[in-house]
Amino acid sequence: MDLKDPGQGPDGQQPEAGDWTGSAPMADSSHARASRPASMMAAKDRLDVQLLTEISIINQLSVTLMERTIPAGMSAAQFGVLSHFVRRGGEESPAQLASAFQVTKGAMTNTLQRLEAQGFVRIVGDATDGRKKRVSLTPEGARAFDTAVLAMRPHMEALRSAFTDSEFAAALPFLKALRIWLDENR
Amino acid sequence: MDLKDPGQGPDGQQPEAGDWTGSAPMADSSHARASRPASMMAAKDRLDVQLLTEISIINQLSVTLMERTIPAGMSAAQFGVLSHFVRRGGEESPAQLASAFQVTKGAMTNTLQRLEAQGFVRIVGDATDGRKKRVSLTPEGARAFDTAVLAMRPHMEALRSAFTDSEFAAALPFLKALRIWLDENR
DNA sequence: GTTAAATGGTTCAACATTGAACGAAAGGGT
DNA sequence: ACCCTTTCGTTCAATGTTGAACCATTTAAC
Repeated sequence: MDLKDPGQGPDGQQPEAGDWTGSAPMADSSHARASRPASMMAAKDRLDVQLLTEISIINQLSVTLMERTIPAGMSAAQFGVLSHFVRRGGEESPAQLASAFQVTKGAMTNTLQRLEAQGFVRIVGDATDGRKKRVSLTPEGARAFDTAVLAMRPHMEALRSAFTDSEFAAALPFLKALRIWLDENR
Repeated sequence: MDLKDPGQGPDGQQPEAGDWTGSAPMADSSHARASRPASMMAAKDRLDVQLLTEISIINQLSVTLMERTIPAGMSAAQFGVLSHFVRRGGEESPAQLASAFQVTKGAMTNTLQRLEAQGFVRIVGDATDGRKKRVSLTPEGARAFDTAVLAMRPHMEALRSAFTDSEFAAALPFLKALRIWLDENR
């Protein structure tokens, strides 16, 4: 079932995960090698690229794990919106939500329509601004969220006990800064 | 063309990113239709959740940025495979590639078929094992990769100059450990 | 006021990904 | 030889996302 390159040990040489960008140091090899293109500068495995690679894989793994655990019919995107409302309560417009989750308006429209179809959110027009809509959580939505959380609990607990709080805390500031930079420079 | 709603500072407050999981520290067992669902108290500082949220958004931003920059016709997934080969050279089976990038075999089949259609990889059956195939980079693929890298260079340089190498280096070990954990506990 | 630009939301085609089922080919007992 | 299991790659429906076009409404400019 494991699909990873063998590797082992969070420490030693690992999987090396598939990578993305980056220039090539110079993979010899018989095949395909065009001239030495301008692109291959920094040989040192570009850290930025490795980082984005890890992030891509972590995201894939966590979303997959999540959708396999969550009760049927709820996607990670839907769960995210419910969670958002459980935390902050109140009402928010679709555009605000799209911005918070960094997805397009179209994607958020889709997610909200599915949530509404299940009765998990209420969507009404904004009286003072004809363009806007106001989305809010329903009691059913809150209940669905609780059920989902319950189902995911074992996994989340395992995750939390695999690392320390301070490890999470230490990693966060940089990731936030990175997210903000990417957001501002797109 | 902006696709996401451009910034629009939502009433001050930094993005704060939408969040996902909420997870409960300890839920009740009954179905308590309750007013105070277990989920609410968790709201505190779920660091693990915040982290996964940041990672999700960073991934979305970086993939989007990448696909907007890369020459037409090449997806981030395709670029990733080309990069993998430019770096390591040689041949690899579809299953190996799927494992390296943590996608399903079906997804990799799709990516490889598109790459082959463009002439960027060569796919041949394995003589010694009838089930396998062997994928390798073509000169055209290497050239396409260089073109893509060139196009992305400004962005990548901006990213690297926005942070220090040691920042990337400091963040990596934890992310790798997290990836490995998720991989092993799925 | 009228007109132009910006904003909010929807819709649509194209694409990528998952999960499942499938068939082909090895490999391992017995 | 014969099953039984595993591995490899493909196909398919369902879903989610992007990017673009579109309309309605609001805001700004003049």
